[in-house]
Amino acid sequence: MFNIEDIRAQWAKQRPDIDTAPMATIGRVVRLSALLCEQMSKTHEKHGLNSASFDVLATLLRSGPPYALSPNDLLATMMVTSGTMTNRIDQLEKDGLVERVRNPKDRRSVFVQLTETGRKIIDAAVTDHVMVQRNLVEGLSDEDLATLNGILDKGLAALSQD
Amino acid sequence: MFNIEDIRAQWAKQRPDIDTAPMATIGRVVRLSALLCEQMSKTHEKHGLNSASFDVLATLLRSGPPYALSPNDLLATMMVTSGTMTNRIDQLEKDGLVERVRNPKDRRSVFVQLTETGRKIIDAAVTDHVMVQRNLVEGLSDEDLATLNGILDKGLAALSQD
DNA sequence: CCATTTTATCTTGATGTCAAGATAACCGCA
DNA sequence: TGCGGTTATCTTGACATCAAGATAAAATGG
Repeated sequence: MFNIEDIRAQWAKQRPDIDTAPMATIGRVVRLSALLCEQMSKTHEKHGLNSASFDVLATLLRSGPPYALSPNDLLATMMVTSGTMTNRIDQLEKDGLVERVRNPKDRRSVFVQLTETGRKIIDAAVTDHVMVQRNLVEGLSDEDLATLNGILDKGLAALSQD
Repeated sequence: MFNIEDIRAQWAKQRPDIDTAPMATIGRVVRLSALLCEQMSKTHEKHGLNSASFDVLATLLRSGPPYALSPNDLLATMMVTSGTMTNRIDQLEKDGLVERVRNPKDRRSVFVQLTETGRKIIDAAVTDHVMVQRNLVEGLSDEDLATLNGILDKGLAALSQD
């Protein structure tokens, strides 16, 4: 519908002083990310999940048996606030996909554990999800992917320091 | 804190059947996008804006004099719903940065036009914004940026068809 | 010229998120 | 033992967004 080079052309006309080369690349990264998320989200919804709940369940699954992590562990890997995590867990618990299990060693904390239903659902959803991801990058060769990983890592390195 | 290769290693252990190569690249794109947006957002806030209002004002600015577009034009370029756009314009109007001007040719529609205050603010914010963008990509060479643009365009082409 | 369809914008109610703060339990050290 | 600081989780209120539908004006086409 509208592309980034058109936007650069507009800026060149209205604000010829500015350097739009960084914008050209950043714009592509942000746009591509949004489109990828939109597509992946459709898959999650097919399994009765949204992206947020998929993320929580997938994190539990890949942690391996007994599929239990604390809310604190979960929010640290997901870069969301504690209030957001409480809400996500509440929803998943209401749907019977996880349960809160008390931690006998520390009564402040709980474990969020996949139920059997939750494990089955996320197992299937992940299988579907990775197939969709394969399709989403099918326009790119293995070499493209490797090149992309390398350059993106350079960009990530500059931003992830802390 | 945690990186994408660690996540792949977890999956390799728990679900050795799945192909995580696409995930490795998609994960990097999405993560980098989030970090870039976070940084850019800080700049917007310095000018009393959020990312949403910056987007609207910048779109008006780059459209050139008379800095006026319809809500419909704006929401089309921004991929948000009409309700969201109504809300964004309401906020900006309340802050005196834009005003709604009736379209004499079509009484269903209005123009959203930058006020003089709004024009000054977005002009300064854009100047700042592009400098920040330059800093955000400073870890990448011009060649990296060009390579990245090329590969991202391939990915975008596959997803933007409609 | 009227009825129907389309277009442009706004309204409403639900949801997911955050920031800030509340609550409760744990820890270290006197 | 007990007190101050820290940690883990939850609560609250505000906000941006969306989907669905309401409203009003314009375009279409018999």
